[in-house]
This record gives sequence, structure tokens and C-alpha cells, in this order.
Amino acid sequence: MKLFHEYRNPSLAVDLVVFGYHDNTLSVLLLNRKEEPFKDCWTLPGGFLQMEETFLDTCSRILQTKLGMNEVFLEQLYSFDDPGRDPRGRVIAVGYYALINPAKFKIVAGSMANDVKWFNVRKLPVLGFDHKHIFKAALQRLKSKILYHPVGFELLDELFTITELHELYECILHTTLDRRNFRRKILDAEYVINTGMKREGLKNRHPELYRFNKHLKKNNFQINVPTES
Amino acid sequence: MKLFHEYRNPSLAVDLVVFGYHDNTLSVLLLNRKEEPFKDCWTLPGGFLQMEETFLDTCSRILQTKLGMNEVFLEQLYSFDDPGRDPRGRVIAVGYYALINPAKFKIVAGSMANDVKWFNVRKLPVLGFDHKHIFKAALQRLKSKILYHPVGFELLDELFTITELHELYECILHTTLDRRNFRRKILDAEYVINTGMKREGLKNRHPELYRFNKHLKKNNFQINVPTES
DNA sequence: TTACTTCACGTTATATTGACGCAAACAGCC
DNA sequence: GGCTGTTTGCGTCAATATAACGTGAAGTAA
Repeated sequence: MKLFHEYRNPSLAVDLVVFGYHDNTLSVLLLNRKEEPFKDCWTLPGGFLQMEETFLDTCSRILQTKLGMNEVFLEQLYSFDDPGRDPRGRVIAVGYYALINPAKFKIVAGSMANDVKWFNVRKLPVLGFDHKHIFKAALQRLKSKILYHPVGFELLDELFTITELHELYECILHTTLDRRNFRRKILDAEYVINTGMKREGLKNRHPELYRFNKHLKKNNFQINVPTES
Repeated sequence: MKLFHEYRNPSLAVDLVVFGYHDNTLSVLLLNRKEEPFKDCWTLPGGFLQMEETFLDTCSRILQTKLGMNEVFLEQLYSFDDPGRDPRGRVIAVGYYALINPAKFKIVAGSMANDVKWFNVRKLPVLGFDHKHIFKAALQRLKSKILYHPVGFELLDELFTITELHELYECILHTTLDRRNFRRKILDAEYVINTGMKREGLKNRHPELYRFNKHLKKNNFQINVPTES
């Protein structure tokens, strides 16, 4: 009997949209390709699924070997099947997105400085393959997700101020949110715990430091974006 | 140069969760397998992706050849990668779910009557492979989706009453919703258009018939499920 | 006519939201 | 110390949305 993998099958790649937040900017990690196709083009980091790997295994391998990262938030995005998406042949791509705190990893100053770079999500270069498409899906997912789920904390330090969290939301959603209403919602939902400490060394009033409440019951908050009209 | 598909690659299957609504019951279409593995077990309809097919091509092929259906609502669900999910070897499954109106297709009385059957989603038999897992993801997706998007109309006839739409929501969400508040939300959102006609032949007052408003501006309604506590 | 059911449309109390005001806390400067 | 400009934390209030429920009209059956 012929085994399944001896039939002609499409290749399976995993492509990663790695989001990072730093200096009030949401960025995505891109790789400068050294080979054809799309040589010298910027692309999402990715790799082919090995027979014995799960998707998350592949993600970890890519993050570890290409970017030197580990233990990051990962979520499956969508699977992309356009027959023409890879000029080398039929390749299905499973998209994942990651949220990381760049402060924890030395990417830009790392060993492979020249071919890995953070790009502001609003100022992306042309991307190879269908990676623009994958990126857009990831950004949209992040924008939707953050309205109902506490994923924002993956991007911040363990201790943060309400103002920092507020700026993160405004940055990701690309809009303005009333500072005082935002504070009320976050606190009412008990998504954060006041540590009693304050951030020192700032010019003005020293804000209180919070940490994420990992033990909250259920998702009972919703951030509303202003309707544009 | 070796082509990609000449490497060992996992096989790629598409598995379908076909939802149908009839007689105040949400059902899912299952197939009784004739071969090993899982011979005589109920499973989701599925098939392997051919090299030149898109996922939707594969969906259509399965729906057409196995079930005699076409032109149905389809949406990608998730991709399942558990290495042990298929005893025959490494098979990645891309899950899709479909919404169909059973009145439009003669499945049960069709040519392959014995091996295709509708099952109440609350009374499923044991399923082969990891199909229970895929089904649960699909039901959860449908429950979430219907709160914000007008997918319910895919399951009803072109003309329907508010009560029928209301019963559909209660059935899918598996809860009770206040009849009068539901009506107001649906009407305020302009998701339906009053045709002026009435459904005749009922015992009591004849309700008005509506059709789905295909030209609505944006998604501006939200159904809230009662909080259980 | 009465009895019973569903349907269509209100009403009311409460909760949530959006849009602000304001004073305390801080650093820098005279 | 006293003043200035800024951020921070907490409140207020009107507008809106929501949940819970009432009522009478429309229909069938007897």
C-alpha cells in the first residue's frame, strides 16, 4: 500500500507575523531574503513544516533559529491557499501571529543584524510572496482581539502604568480613546492589579504601576472604537 | 533542482462541518465510513486537497460529489495539526464550515441515503478522527459569529418571520432571548425588510414575512446572551 | 360569542457610555 | 518657598442602550 506522503502533496509552510511594541510604535519583524525568489525583498519569517512537527513546533523553530526568541504568545491566524502565492510551486501557508516585547530580545543588535528588522506597521516596504495579505489579516485580527481580550499585556513589561496601556491601545487601534473612560473600563473589569508602587523619575506626577490580573474570571470588558462619520 | 512537492510533505485534507436548520433543530451532516480506519464510524465529510485545487475547490467537490450540494455559504475555520489525528499517517486538516438550508437539498432521501445523515448538534454520536474537536470549534464559531453578523439568514428560507429568526437564534445559542427585545434589535439594525406579505395557514395571528436586507451599510447590531450566574 | 394563542408595539427602571471638569502630584524655575 | 506647566486619578452628568415586562389586536377553534 502506498503511503500518503508518497503521493504528490502541496508543501506546507508556516509564516509568522511577529508584532512588537516599543517607543509608542507597533512594529512587525521582517526578514531580508538572501535567495530567489524575492531576493533582497522583505518578507515575513517562515519555514516549511517538517513531517514530525506541529505548527507550534515550526513556529518555535523559526523564532529560535532565525530570531533568537522563545516563549512568546502565538495564535493561528488563517491558512492561505492561493495556487500562485509561491513561484516555486504549490505551497500552502499557515499564518500565525506572535506578540512579543522587544525589550526582552536583542534582535536589531543581534548576530544577524542586517537581514532582520523592525518596521512600523504603518510604514511597511513592499513584501514578497502574498505576505502583505497575511500581514493585513494579522493586524486586523490583533485589532479585533484587543477589544475583548487582554492580549495587550503580552506587548508590555510586567509592570506598567494605565497611561502606557492606554497608549498601546490607541497605537494598535490607530485612533484616540478617552483617557478617563479607558481607565474606568480597565479598572472595572479588574484586568489589572495595582501594585502600590509608582514609576519614578518622570517629569510630572508619578503614576501607579499595575500588573496583569492572570486570575480573572471571564472576559467582561469591551473597548469601543469611536464611529467615524 | 528538486521540486518542492517531491519532498516528503504531510497530506492536506479539508474537513467540512455542514450545518443545517430544520424543524427548530440545528443539525450537522455526518458520513458513515465504509472503509478503515474508523469503518462504520460517523465522520465529517472531507477529502484530500488536489495539487491544483484551492480549499474552496475542494469544499465544492466534496459538497457536490458526496452530498449533491452547491452554492453554499462557506468559511474557513481553523487548521488542525495533531500528528496523531489520522492513523494512516501525517495529515493536516483544514476545517471549513458550511451553512445550508436543508429544504433546498434532498440529502436523506437522496442516492446515498444510508451513509449520509443529519444529526442534532446536541445529540452527536462518537466521531472518528479528531472530528469531535473540529465540530466543537465550528459550533463555537457559529455561536460567536451570529451575535454580530447576519449569517442566520443562510439557514432560513428567503422569506421568514421574525419569530422564525428568533427561534433560530435561540436554537443556535442554546438559550432563551426575550422575544420583544430581539425583535426591536433586528428591526432597528435594518437587517430585514418587511415584504408586506403574511404567512398564511397558521392557527393564530398571521405574522409578517421579511427578507434579508442585502444592502445594509455595516454591522451595527449585537445580540447579547444572558449571563448565567 | 368566548377561549386561547401568537404577534406587534409600547413602557419603565436600570446600566452603560461618551464627553467633560477638577484638584492632587510632580519637576523645573525663579 | 512660591509659581508654572504637565500628568495623573477620580468624579459628574446627560445621552444612550439595555433588560424586564405590559397590552391589545389578529387569528383559529369551539
